[in-house]
Amino acid sequence: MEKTAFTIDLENSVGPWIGKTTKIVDYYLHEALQQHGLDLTKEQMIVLKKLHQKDGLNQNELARLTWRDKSSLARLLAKMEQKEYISRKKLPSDKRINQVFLTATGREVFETTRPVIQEIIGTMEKGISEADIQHMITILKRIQYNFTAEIASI
Amino acid sequence: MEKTAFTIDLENSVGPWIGKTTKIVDYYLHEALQQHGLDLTKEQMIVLKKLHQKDGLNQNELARLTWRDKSSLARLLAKMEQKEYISRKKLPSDKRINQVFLTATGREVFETTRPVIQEIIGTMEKGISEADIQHMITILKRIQYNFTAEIASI
DNA sequence: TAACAATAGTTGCATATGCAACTATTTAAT
DNA sequence: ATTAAATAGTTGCATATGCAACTATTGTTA
Repeated sequence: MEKTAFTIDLENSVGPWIGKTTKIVDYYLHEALQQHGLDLTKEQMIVLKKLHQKDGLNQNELARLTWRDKSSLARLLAKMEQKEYISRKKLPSDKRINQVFLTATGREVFETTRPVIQEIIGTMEKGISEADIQHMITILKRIQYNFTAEIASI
Repeated sequence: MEKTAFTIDLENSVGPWIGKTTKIVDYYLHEALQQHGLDLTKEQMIVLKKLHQKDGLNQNELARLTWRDKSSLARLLAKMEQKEYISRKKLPSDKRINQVFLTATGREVFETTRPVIQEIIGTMEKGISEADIQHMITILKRIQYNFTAEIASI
């Protein structure tokens, strides 16, 4: 009784289940953000979160840390700059580089977002033991490591 | 010692980790599809997979089963029809409904995709025990249930 | 120093996505 | 039977995304 090359049972592999679960969680996160009247996408939220952790990152670093193409990140920032959640300042010592900063508005929006995130996470983890959650995080880190040989941060 | 409303430690919640992991897996899946010369996105692959499981589904059902908006699915299908991976036939008994079928090409492409998926899943699951994988799937199902009160299929 | 390479960011083009408004068709209600 | 409601699918508009080609700036090398 061995696995052959032609009989992958996708229903018994993590791959599809992870993607599917993410899609569902994203759907309800989006809904929750709307319902709380937040003018913010999940992607913009991730950028706010990163900047909240470390303000003044440049676009290249932000793109890498959030696993986005630099062009995609640039356009995300353009939208966020328009809404005055962030600001970009050219580094005087290297005029190629844009440092990205949270504005007061951006900081405020991020704080408003906290309870929404908490609500979603609360729903997600309902009925799952703390041990199981930690175990799952360990496995997720291992999966990341299997591809990148490093633990990514978000 | 209790969790308060203001101290969610996101690094110790599954939410961000799942999303991040999915993003990384998607990135390498995309790369693998390219390298194997497959003219196919992950999203198109999921539709092929669904039709392979059950041919002749209509667009509404396909949209629901793949957790997509019907408009998004319609445009996915338009691209796939152009490449002749699928075909759409109006149901004679109800002319509103399009039945969607795999073409011979579509079936062939899906078969070519199998080993690529297997390769990615192999990389993902490296160093993770079968028991841990099954345990994780159980938890993922529970998370889905927490939102939808049903187990979604892909 | 002048030419070349590397780096940061932007832009064009293509795909994927959701929402709301729309058309066409079928079903229900009066 | 005519009108109203429901359903399936499409289209306009907006966001997010990656890749490749581009500009501008800095670093390297001959």
